[in-house]
Amino acid sequence: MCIRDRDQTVLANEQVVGGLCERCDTPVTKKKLTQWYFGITQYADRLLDDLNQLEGTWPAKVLTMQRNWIGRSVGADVQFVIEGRDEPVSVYTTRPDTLYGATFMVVAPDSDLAAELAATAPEQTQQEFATYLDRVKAITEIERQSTDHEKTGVFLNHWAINPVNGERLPIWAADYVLSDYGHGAIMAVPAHDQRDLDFALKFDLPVRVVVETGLPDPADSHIAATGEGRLINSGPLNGHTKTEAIDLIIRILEEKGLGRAAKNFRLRDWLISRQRYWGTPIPIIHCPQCGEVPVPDDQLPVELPPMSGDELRPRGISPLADAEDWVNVPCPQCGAAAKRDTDTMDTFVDSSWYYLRFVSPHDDTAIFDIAEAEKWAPIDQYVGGVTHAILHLLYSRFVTKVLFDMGLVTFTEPFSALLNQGMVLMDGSAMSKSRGNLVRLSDELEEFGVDAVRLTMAFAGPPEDDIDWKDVSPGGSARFLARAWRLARDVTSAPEVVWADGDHALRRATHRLLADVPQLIEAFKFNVVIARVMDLVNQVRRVIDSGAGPADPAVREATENIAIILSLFAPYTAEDMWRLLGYQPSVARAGLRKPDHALLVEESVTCVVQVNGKVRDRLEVSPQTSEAELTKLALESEQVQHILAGAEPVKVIVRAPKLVNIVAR
RNA sequence: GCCCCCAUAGCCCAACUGGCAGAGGCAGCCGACUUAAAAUCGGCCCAGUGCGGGUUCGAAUCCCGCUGGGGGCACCA
Repeated sequence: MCIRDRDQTVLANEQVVGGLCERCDTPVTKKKLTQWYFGITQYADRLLDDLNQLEGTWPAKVLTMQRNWIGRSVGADVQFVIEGRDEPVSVYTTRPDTLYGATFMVVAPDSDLAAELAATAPEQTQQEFATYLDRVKAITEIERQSTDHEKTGVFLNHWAINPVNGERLPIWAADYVLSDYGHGAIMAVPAHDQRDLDFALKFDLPVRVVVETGLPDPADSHIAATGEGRLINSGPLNGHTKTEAIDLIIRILEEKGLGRAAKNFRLRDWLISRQRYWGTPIPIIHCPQCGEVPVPDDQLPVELPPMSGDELRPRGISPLADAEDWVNVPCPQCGAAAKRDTDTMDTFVDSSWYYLRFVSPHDDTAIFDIAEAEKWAPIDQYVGGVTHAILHLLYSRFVTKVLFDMGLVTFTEPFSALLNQGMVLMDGSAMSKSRGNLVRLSDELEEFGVDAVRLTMAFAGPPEDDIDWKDVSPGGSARFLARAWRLARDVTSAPEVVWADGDHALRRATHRLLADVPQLIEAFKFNVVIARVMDLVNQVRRVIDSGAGPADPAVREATENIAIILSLFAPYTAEDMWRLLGYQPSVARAGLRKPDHALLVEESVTCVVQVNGKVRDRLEVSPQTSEAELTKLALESEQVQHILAGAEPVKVIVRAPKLVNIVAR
């Protein structure tokens, strides 16, 4: 829970970053509350496995972050009998092979089991436990998670029985075991787990090696032996490798009904209740007779009651509780006086499916129009900040899978491709609303114009990279745009000219650009597109000033295409160029022209001649020159003869028509 | 502590499946135009691809090991 004035609400696991509230950086506190959750953990396997479908189209970084966050681990549940308790206790372990090395058990201090065991312990133990529990609750999440948090704990005066060898294991409560992961209880194998070893050393508990790893005894080295090895001191497991022993012990435990293979996830269920006004009311009515009753479909959606001003201020309880007319409703089942749930849903619930609502925003009969969704979704290309890597993007994937299971969509992943755009930095620091803008965008726009500022951002580098504003030059962009604009001003030919009469070299350059632009755009290489346009602008300038002159048709052709391509980045400049060239608005509607393939055929190419990988000569040849011909020409080269100095070529590698490599000696 | 990504000119960045290291820009220098300056135009300078090995006819590109930077996870049994 975030307690600061601004938020005062409970949060989901994903919204707690390093023990701090994701929105306002306030340390979070824990509180026992009854809240609504979405069962995202039931989709954990699919959320993890389906990431493979996104390989290559999503940034590898985001895939890794989601995999880490879901955190699947495989191992076994093992049942331990507790002396004096009827029900055995399950523990989860990824190393069931080390079961013979267990020397104690640890339970989470805030678990029901710990409370139960403490309650049946001697008076002094009860006191120690109560004190310890208070202490654990008092420390913040940050302190608890700090890297070298000293191990703490209390002995509960109870014993568990190791199911495979009947040994009595003392049961401790310690906060390095979490109540909400696995079963909130572990078997401790100090020889082969660093955390257990640290605890055992601190409280003088036995350390027993059961895997021969060739490493020094952990009891002496204080380093747990987590590597591979053969099992020892482990009855039927002796002599087996770690992997074999894991399979074997699981089989033995299953046969005896003492355990089974199991897996666990780091992912927790999604807590969606929020004590805020702005959000979607949770459509549940609490009836004293019927309990929690869903609002009937024909009364959905539940709309917020009108409230304003101070009524909306967060106070740790939902503002909606004050809207009495709204809260008090008859139970849909029995008609008795009942109350609406006064919490609203996490707004991430809404953003998880907005992309589907957007295809039919005016449909008031359904969540969205299934046919429209079928037509438009999933999203081909999604662009967003990496900040949503495990919030929005995980929730949205989850909701999409739920909608798929409900038969509302036919796909299981909402975003086929993802691009994480970079940020604009100043001297290495992010500019943001909270930190304040280190460069005033308004000043930059005032000085250089919006076209130049946008062009600067597109030209600075690949879109996924951060840009440091100190490295870029909006002034340079403005100069370039003026330079391009002057071409349009200088063109003297009419739109009706015959392009085929134009300067051949310039025409070829123009059509090469036209051929390359579509794929560059699709690959998001906007910086390269702009560089190529700059190159063409330079060439046109040269033709105007010292070549065929401003009346040449190729000059017009090149300039028109420059305007069309530039309209992607600098629409105002491009429109004005278009007008100067004698057209009506809008260049944006002109469409990218198709290259004339006849102009793309190379008339001659430079063939590089290497000797032992070093360039020694260049040949101007026709693109159709055969390998044999190239070999002959290369060997005849004076340069090559000189370098070879009579040595016999061992091998000639030809990549016609661009390269010949002669291997000598 | 574990995992991932990146490293090319003074700076930002290019280089298709290994095949001529430079497309473009910034900064700098020189020149033209100008009474002068700005703007403009032309030209020039600049790295052998972080370091060390390996594979290959050939490596910025592939492999291994380092260094530096960035990011993710971090008592999850």
